[in-house]
Amino acid sequence: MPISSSPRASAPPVPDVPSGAPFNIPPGAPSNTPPGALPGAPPAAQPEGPSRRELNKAATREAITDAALTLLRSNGPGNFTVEDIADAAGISRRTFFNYFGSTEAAIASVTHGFLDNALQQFRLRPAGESFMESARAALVELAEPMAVAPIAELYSLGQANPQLGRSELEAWDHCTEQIIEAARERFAPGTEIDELYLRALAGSVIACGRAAMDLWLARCGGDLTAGSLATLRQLLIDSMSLLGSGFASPDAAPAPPVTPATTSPERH
Amino acid sequence: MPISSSPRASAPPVPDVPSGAPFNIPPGAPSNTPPGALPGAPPAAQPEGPSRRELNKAATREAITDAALTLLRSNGPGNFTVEDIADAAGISRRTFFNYFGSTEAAIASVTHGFLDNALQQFRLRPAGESFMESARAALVELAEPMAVAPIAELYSLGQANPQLGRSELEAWDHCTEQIIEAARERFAPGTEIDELYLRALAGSVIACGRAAMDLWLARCGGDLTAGSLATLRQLLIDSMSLLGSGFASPDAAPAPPVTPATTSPERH
DNA sequence: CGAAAAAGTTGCCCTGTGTGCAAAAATGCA
DNA sequence: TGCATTTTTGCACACAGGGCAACTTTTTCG
Repeated sequence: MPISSSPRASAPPVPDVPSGAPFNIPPGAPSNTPPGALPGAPPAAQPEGPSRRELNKAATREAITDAALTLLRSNGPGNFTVEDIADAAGISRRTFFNYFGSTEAAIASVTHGFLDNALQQFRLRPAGESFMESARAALVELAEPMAVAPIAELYSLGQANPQLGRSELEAWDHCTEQIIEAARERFAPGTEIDELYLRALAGSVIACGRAAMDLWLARCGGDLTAGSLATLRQLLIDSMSLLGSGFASPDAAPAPPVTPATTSPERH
Repeated sequence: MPISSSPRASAPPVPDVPSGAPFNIPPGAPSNTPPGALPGAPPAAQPEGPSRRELNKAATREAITDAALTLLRSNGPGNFTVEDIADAAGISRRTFFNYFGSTEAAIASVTHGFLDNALQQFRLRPAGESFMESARAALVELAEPMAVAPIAELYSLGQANPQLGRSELEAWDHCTEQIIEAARERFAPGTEIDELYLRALAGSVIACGRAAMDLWLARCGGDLTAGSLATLRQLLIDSMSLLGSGFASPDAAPAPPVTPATTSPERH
């Protein structure tokens, strides 16, 4: 029950908003008057933002993910039910399933948002840039506090919980598919590009990104201080360097402290 | 109810073996006499193979996976229940869950077996060989008819079924972890190896293997003729070449028809 | 404005999953 | 052969997920 312009018959006068209920639009506005327009006057039709329906859906969706995340933090993975989430979000259990097919799906939507953001960074890179450089830049963009914070948390939780871990694997895989799509559009607007090259490279880039995040979490445990994030950024850069150089040296050479050349010295 | 040396009280004299029931050990042998020993004589204790318990468990396990695979083929993914599998395997629903946590887990055990086999190939490579070459050899080993047959089928089914696809993602990820472990033992018996190098490379190798299989299935649709398998083998080799050369050329250069040099010409 | 239509929510009910528990059966061992 | 150990099984229970119809909210249209 996200937002009612006229309160539900059975609803108490003061609704008992449990925690993250989607009351981000102030109630009390008359029926179908868009916010900001005067009652009685014809709709201004200028601030044609998203409709009330869309706002409600977005708010409910967010209330669900917020509630799920809160419960995940407080109870730990696997120790709460869909009904708990629905109660905390102020909706019915049935409505939850109208939005997400499972608890994991609700939580994974956060990860999806994160990775979609990375993808957006990739798409925004200049057209002439090489795939590797674009990918590197997009990945480094992720090492920003507000972007990486929820992911670091989910990622470490996913290590412990199989269900959650599966959802995250799926999210990474989905991201790989998206990158393949983006790269296809970028580099071969009309021509036929080598599919193997595309898929192998995209998969490897994601694998390197995962490796960097794995290592970062193992070392810094999801710490979000500036130093820790610098480490993550460096790990991402280093892993891309390794990939770009064909994993040249199997020796245990520690990465140089400064950004190494992104193209291998003896080629290109 | 895998094997009864003395038939169950309620069991009919001629058991109604549904389909894949684990009657691979002939019944009728007296209680605890190992197969081959004469009744009444003390156990020979020479052919101390796996005990009856272990044989039964293995047989039941196989009966379950066989039944699950059969149902998967006949009904399609998601169109049968755990109870169906249990009935077909001749066990109770509850016993199924003693072996596998879900339908997908039962089916994924096949994929796990396949990937574990690949891993075994990797471990058996000579110690001096480079990671990349060992991985290439191990992957190519997979392009054998009897090895790849069940996987090709599951892989294409996994494309259509989300549940199944997730399980397979998990299997590949598990394989990645195993490769990391194997490589750590191989290349750094005592020393400290660069974790990033290890994880990024292992992940990339698996990603390239997946890319090759994706492409093969898209092109050949799981065809298992010699020509099709040669294509798969070539794709695996090519993807490893791309990885080994740092994905040097973004051009859509079709792979040469003959096996290219597995190490890039200007290095090593 | 007000009624009809469209979209969204909810309760009810049903099938199926996954697990704890204790009895019963199978197996191992002396 | 009798007892200890392991495995199977039935039963019960909590939860997942989804179809369906009634109901509420939002939009559309006369």
